[in-house]
Amino acid sequence: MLDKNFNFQDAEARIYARWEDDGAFKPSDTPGAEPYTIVIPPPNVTGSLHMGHALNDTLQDILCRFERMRGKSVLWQPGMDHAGIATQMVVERQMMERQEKRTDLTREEFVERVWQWKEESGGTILHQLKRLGASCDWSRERFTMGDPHDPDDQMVKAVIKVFVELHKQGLIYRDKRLVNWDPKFETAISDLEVENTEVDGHFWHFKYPLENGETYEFPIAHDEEGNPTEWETRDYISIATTRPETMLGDGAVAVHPSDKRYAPIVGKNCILPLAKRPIPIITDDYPDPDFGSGAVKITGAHDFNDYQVAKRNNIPMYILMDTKGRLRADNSDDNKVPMKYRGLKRFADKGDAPQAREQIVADIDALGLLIKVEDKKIMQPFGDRSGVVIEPMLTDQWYVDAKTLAKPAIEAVESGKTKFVPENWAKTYFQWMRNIEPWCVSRQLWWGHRIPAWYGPDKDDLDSTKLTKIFVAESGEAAIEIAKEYYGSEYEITVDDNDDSRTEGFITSGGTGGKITRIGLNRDPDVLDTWFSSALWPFSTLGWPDETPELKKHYPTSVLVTAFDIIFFWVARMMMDGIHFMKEVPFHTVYIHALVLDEHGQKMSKSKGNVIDPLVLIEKFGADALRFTLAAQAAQGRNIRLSESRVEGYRNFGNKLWNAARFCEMNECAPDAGFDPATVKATLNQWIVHEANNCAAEVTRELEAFRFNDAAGAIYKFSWNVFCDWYLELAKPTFMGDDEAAKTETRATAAWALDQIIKLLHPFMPFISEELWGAFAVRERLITAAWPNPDAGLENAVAAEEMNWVIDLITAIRSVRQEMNVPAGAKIPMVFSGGDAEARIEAHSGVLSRLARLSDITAGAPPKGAVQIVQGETTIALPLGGVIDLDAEHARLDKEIAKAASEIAGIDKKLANKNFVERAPKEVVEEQHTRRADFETQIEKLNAALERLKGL
RNA sequence: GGGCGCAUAGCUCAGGGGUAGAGCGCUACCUUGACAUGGUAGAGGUCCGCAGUUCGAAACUGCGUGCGCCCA
Repeated sequence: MLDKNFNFQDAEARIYARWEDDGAFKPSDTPGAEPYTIVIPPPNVTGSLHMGHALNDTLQDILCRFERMRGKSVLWQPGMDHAGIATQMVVERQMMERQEKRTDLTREEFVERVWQWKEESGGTILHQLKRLGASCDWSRERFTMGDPHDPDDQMVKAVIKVFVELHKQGLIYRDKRLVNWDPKFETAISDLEVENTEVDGHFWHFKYPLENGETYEFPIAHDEEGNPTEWETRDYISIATTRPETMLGDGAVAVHPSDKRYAPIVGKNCILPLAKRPIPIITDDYPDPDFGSGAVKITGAHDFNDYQVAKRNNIPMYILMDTKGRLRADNSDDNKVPMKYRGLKRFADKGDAPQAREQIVADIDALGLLIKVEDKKIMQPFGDRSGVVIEPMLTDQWYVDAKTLAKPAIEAVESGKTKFVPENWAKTYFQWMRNIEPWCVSRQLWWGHRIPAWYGPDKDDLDSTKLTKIFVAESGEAAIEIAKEYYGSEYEITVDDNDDSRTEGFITSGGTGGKITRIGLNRDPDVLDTWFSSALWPFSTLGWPDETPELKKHYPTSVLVTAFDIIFFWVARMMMDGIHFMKEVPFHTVYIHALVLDEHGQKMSKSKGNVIDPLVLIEKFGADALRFTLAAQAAQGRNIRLSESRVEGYRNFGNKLWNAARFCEMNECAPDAGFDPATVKATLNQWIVHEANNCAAEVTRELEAFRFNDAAGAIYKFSWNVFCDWYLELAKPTFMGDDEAAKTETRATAAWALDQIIKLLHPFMPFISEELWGAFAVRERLITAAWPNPDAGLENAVAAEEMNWVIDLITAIRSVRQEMNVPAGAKIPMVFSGGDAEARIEAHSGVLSRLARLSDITAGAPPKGAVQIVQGETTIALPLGGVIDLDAEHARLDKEIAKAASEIAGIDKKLANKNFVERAPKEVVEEQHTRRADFETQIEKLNAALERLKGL
C-alpha cells in the first residue's frame, strides 16, 4: 500500500542512485537506434547551481528522457569549463586570505594549486545537477582543461591542434591592436566580457593653446540662419574630455572637415599642455560639430574611437599606462608621461590622494586653461568579473580571423542547416556574426591552455633582445624542428617554457653576444581565452582529434539548449570551429530559452537579495515540482517569472497524482500485460482510452516542437481534470458495484491509463513517476520504458461525445443545486423528458446518481415546482419539494434565455450580411446555422420551462 | 542612434481571422471512503490606443503610447 504522500526527500536520492547503477544514462547500443545527442553547456568549475542552470538542465533532461523513451540512443554529454579568469581569481583570493600572492609561486606551483583546488572544491555544480535529476552520462564527464593525470588527454590535444592548424591557415595571427585591458587581472579580455554602464561623470573643457601664439576669429553668436554675427579672437582651441588623464597621450586634435569655425587653424599645431608637445589640428569625419566644442582630442592608444581616427590619419599613439593601469614609470624612449605623474593611478578611488586625473585637472586649471567642468552621464566600461574600469590598451595579442570563420557559420543558419528555435534568435546571431571583429584569444593569465608559440630572434639579428620570430607548433620539440629549418643546423636550439619576462608584448631573452652557437626559444607565457576551448566542446568531448566511434555516432549533435546571452560567447564560436574542423554544423537546432526572473520580473542578483536558490526549492517541494514549474513556464520568447507558490502548486499536482494511484491500488487496478486498450467495451473506458491517446499525441507533438509549456499543460490537464476529476469518479460506481466483468475491464483500463500518465509525465517529473511505476508491478525501469506513441486506432469520438454529454449534465445539475442552495449532501429526484436521452440516462444512472447526488431518476413530464435544466433536446427537472424560490428560478431562466437570445442576435447579424454568406467558407456559414438552431431549441425549451413555472 | 521583444482576468501568463482561456488569488459551500497538498460551484476581461486589410480583427498590417532587453 502506498503511503499517503510521496516522500521525495527519501525517494529522490534512492531512485537516482538506482538509475546510475543500472547504467540507464548511457546511450543504448540497441542496433538501429537513432542517436540523439546533447552536449551540456559546460558550467564553470567555480560555479554552483542557480536558477538559470536549473531551467537549462531541466529542459535538456526533458528532451533526453523523452527521446530515450522513444528508443533513441541518447547521449547527454556532461562536463565543465575551466573558466580562466574566474578560477584564477578564486584561487588567488584564497591565497590572499593566507597572506600569499600568486607571484610568490612559480607558474607551475600556482597551476598545481589550481588543480588542487579543483579536486577539492571544484565542480560542486555537477553534484547539484544530480539533485535535479539530470540524466547525463557521467562516465563521459569532460573538462575543458583536460585531465591533468593524462599527459595525452585529447581535450588538450584538441586545443593545441586547433591553434596550430588555424595558424597554419593564416586564421590565427599576432597583431598589435587596441584591446580591452583589465587592470585588476592584468589581462586582455574580449568585448563580451565588458559591461558598459552609465555612471555619473564629468566633462572637462580645456584650452589647448595654438603654437607660436597664433590667433583666429571664432564665431560666438549666430543669426537665425546660422550665419555668424559676432566673433572673438582666440589663441587656443577648446576641447572637452571625460578622461582628462589621457590627454598626455594625445596625438592630435580633430575637427569635422565641414566645420567652418576651425577652418583657419586646420593643419596648424597646438601645444599640448603639461606635456608641452606640439600636436596637429586635423580633420576627420568622427567629430560631431554640434557636440561640445566640435573639437576632439585624439588619444589613439587609449580610446576605441580615437584609435580609428589615429589609424586613418597616421597619428602616433602613445601608451600611457602599465599593466595595472598606472601611469608609466619606465625609462623607455616612448614614455611620454611627464616625470611628475609617473607611477600615479589613472584616477583616485574613494579615499585616495589626488591621482593622475585630479592632478592634471588641477595643473591645467593653474595654467588658466580649464574652461569649465560639466556633470555628465557617461557610459563606462567595466570588467564583468573584476568590476574595475576597463582601459583600452595598445598591446600585442593573438587574434582569430573571426570574419573568415564566420562566413560559413552564417551560411549554415541562412540555409537552415542549423535552426534557431524560436527562429527570431537567428537575427541576433546574424547581427553579431555579420559585424564580427577579430577575436582576441590571448589572456595574460596562468590558468588556461598555454599558447603553443615560441619566440626567437630574427635570423639576421641574432644578438637582439627582441624576439620577433614566432614558431607555432604542437610541442616544444616540434618548434625546435621548425626553428632549425629557419636558423640553419649549425645552431643548437633549446626551448624554455618558464621565462615569463615580457616587455611591451615582446618576449625578451638572452642574446649571448660574441659568437652565437645556441639559440633559446621562449614560450609565449599567455594562455588562451576559455571560450577558445569551449568552442570545441561538441566534438572535443566526443574524442576529437581522435576518430572515435562516439564522434562518428554523436556528431553533429541534435540540439543545443542555452540562453540568449550566450549566443555570442559560445554558440557562434562552436558554429565557427565546428564547421571548420568537422566540416559539418555542430548541432541541427539551437533552442534558446528564457531567463529566469523573480516573481516581479527583476533579474535575480545577490545585491538585490531576490535570488531563489533551486536547491532550497528542491528541499522544500521536491525536484519534480521545481522541474515541472520551469517546464510549465518555459513558453517560447518570454522570460520566466518564478514564484514559490507556483512550485507549491505543482508539488500539489504530484500529490494529486500520487493519491489517484493510491486509489487505483486500493481498487486492485494492476497493469496487465495482455490488456489491449483498443478492445475495451464500456463507454467510460473507451472514452479514457481516447483521451489518453489524445494526450499522448499532444505531449509528443509539443515536445517535438520544443513547446515545453504546452506539453506540461497537456499532461497536467489530462491527469488532473480528466483522469482524476472525472474518470476515477465515474469509475467508482463500477468499482463498488457487482458487475465483475465490468469491474475487471475498468481495473485494467484504469491501470493502463495511469501508466500512460506516468510515462508521459516522466520527462517532467522523473522521480515520482519512476516510484509509481515501480509500485504497481515488477518491471523494467520507467526511464527506459517505451513512450506511448499516439495511435489513431484508439480514437473514439462516439464514446467521447457520450461521456462529455454525461459530464455536462452532471455539471449542469450541480450548478443549479448550488444556485438554488440545495444542501450539498441532500439527495434529490430527477425527472427527464424530451429528446432521445433515455438510453443514455439509463446507462449512466449510477454515475448520475452518485455525482449529481440524485435520489431517483424517472422519465416523465416535468412536475410542477421543479427547477428545469435544458440540455440539447432534453429537459431535466429537479423537483425540490416546493422549496424553490420562484423569483430566483424565474430570473435564472430569464438570464439563460437572454444569453441564448444574444447569441442568436449575433449570429443573425452575420447571416444577414450578404458578404458573409457569399464569401465566408461554407463550413463556417454552416456552423453558424447549426449554432443558431441549437440556441433556438434551447430557447424553446427554456420558454416552456418558464411557462410551467408561471403555471404555479 | 541601431536592433529585438512585450502590452489579454486582481497577479503571472497561454492562445490566436468566426464561440475569451489556464494557474494562482478571490467568494460561497463541502472533512462524501484516493487526495484539505482536497472537492463543488461562482464572480471577474474596452484582449493598450488609433487607422487600415477583411464578409468578419482581440488576433494580420501600419502608426502612436507605455515598458523591457541587447548593441553602439
